[in-house]
Amino acid sequence: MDQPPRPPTIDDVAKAAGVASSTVSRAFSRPGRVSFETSERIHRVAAELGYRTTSLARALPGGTTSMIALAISDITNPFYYEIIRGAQSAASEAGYTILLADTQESGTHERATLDRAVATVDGIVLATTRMSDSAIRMTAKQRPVIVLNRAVSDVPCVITDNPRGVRRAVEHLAELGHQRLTYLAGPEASWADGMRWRSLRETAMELELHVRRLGPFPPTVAGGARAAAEFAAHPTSAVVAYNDLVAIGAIRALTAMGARIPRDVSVIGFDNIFTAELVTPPLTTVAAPLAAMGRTAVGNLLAIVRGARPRAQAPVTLPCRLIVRRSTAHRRRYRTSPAWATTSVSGSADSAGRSTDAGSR
Amino acid sequence: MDQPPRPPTIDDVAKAAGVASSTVSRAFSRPGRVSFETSERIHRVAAELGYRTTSLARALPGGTTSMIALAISDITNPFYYEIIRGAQSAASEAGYTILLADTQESGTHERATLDRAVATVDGIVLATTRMSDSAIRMTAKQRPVIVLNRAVSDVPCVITDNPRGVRRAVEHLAELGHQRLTYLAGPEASWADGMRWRSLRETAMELELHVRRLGPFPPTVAGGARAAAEFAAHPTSAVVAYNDLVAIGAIRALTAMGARIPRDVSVIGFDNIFTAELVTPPLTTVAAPLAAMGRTAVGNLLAIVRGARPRAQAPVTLPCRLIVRRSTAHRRRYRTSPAWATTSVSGSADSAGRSTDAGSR
DNA sequence: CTGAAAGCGCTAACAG
DNA sequence: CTGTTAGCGCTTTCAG
Repeated sequence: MDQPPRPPTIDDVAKAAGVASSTVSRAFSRPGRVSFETSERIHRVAAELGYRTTSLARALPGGTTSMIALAISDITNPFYYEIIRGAQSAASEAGYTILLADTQESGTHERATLDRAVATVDGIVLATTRMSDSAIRMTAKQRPVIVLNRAVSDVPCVITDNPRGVRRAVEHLAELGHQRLTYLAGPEASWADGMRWRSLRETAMELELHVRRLGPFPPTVAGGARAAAEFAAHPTSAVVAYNDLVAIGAIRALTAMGARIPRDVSVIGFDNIFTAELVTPPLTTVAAPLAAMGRTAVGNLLAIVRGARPRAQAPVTLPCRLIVRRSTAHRRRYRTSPAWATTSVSGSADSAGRSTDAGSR
Repeated sequence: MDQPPRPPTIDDVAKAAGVASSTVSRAFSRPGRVSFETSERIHRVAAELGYRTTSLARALPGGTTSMIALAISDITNPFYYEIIRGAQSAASEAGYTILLADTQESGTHERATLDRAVATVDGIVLATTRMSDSAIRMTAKQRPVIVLNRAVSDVPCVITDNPRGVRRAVEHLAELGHQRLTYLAGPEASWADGMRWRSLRETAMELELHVRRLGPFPPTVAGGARAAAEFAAHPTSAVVAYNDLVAIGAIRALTAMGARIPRDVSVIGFDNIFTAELVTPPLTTVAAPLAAMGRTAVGNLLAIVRGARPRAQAPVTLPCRLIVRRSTAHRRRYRTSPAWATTSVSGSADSAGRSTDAGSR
């Protein structure tokens, strides 16, 4: 009839070592404040008993848990892999644990998840949130928050330099002789999408290219396929997709329709996810420093958690770079509309217009 | 001079509502045990004050946190995406939160991570652990544990039917006329790897095929590339890779060497990760029910957490199925070794052989 | 340097 | 149904 094998408490150790529990506590947290001898003995006894500090109880008085939440919109999106990895390593280096919250591309679901997490964690990084700015600020009032991939005033943010990335992409396309671009848009709630589209328009204007927007589409391969279907009705020689997944989906669908990439249409994606270099053709893309983003976000968050004054002013901006692979190529001039396009009835007229245009350079 | 805006406690609510704190507690946890009127008032007051139960403190007495840990070997591996997703949804449906622990393919790192988590969570899912059986049983003694992708006696497990999957793969290859297979092995610490290799050998023997093993290799695209380099020295017409990543890496490397897949060598992977159908050629693979695995693991874990007797006997086995895509094809008969193989000196003679061969079909 | 005592926010066990 | 009284395991004053 042995007593239930509940884990030893600090009091058990204290008793066994013949000291007060407060001393044991000190021995574990403030190594200097206890005599070497005593400390030694306590640690020995503790080890024998198999004592382990209970992070939970420890958290109670101060209210700090050494956990931070990482909220992402869809764990199925490869975009997050490296981000999570970076966040994870930064967190664990600092002795923090990551609570993963998949918010499934839904603002309401996200709020609910966060509501639960908010009480448990010391801080939150909102990667690609779909919440409104005000909802974000609301949350930020309760806990330290860092927003990744989006700029929200009054809340510290980490973003990538979308305008520059877009510019690189457009310049690249322009150099290849493309004059009309189509943007395959991502989710409406996406800040990055707005950013990219705006930059795209501005840059295109500057470089005197024509640009059109299709969408919104889900930021997935399936979304890309849908985008391709719309695109095919009025194709252009170049496409900029909201992200790599959409780009890949579009390429697949286009290829299935008989188009050849990049010969018939050049495609550029964003993010440089793992899969981007594995597909055929390997994807030209605006690469984001994924791991660094996760790492930076967590780093800054922890700084705030530890009492640094959040510099909410200018978002931290990480550079991105264009990686040219094989999904982009010189524009070919068509006399007539491409064979693969779905230009049904009115399409042909249209395409005639376009081909004229193409020749009139 | 307002007091520090610390979140309202249960006592604040109690005072404001003019009841005892225990009543408030009851109003929140045991809805029936409090008069409708009182409950009503309490909830109203609580809402006004912005009161939220502190899961942490709540956890203290009973010691249960409504969190479960999901330990995975490498978050960068797409294999986990759907598993995490499945686990996440099962957990959140049950009101549990997931603590993600990336153990970075290292048994020791894994133990350390777990040691920290073990005190915080109500249960643990070990997906693809690299720990020893005894270490696992050790952990299982402290907390409810469910092992995913591995069978460990005395610990409840969820696995996929590797033998059957392997059999399907080998039969498929045999039907295509292949007689010699190469297995590209995964990490030595991987249970699945051992399982697959053993099944492969047995099935091959039964079907009178010849099979050889190369490796171990890291379970990544890079690992696959390395595997390909070794493989090229003595190629066979068919390859079974430890997982899709290795398969993809091998295909890429082989292609770079000039081999054509599946014409020159047929390749089969395992898992059916997201990327498998996106690469060229789309990968033939033994698909695991990823989401179901995550879901089942969490479901069973929670059952145990809630007091079910763990049925540690037979592991729960989930079916898998062969998905035939384009990376496998009929074997072509070589007279001599193929041109692309790294058989250096004799190499040139080979290519002649191969072209001859091509015509001799 | 060490001990005693007072909580952290909440729940459980008793009495009313 | 509701209030009172103990703690949960640890940290933190405040005195020695």
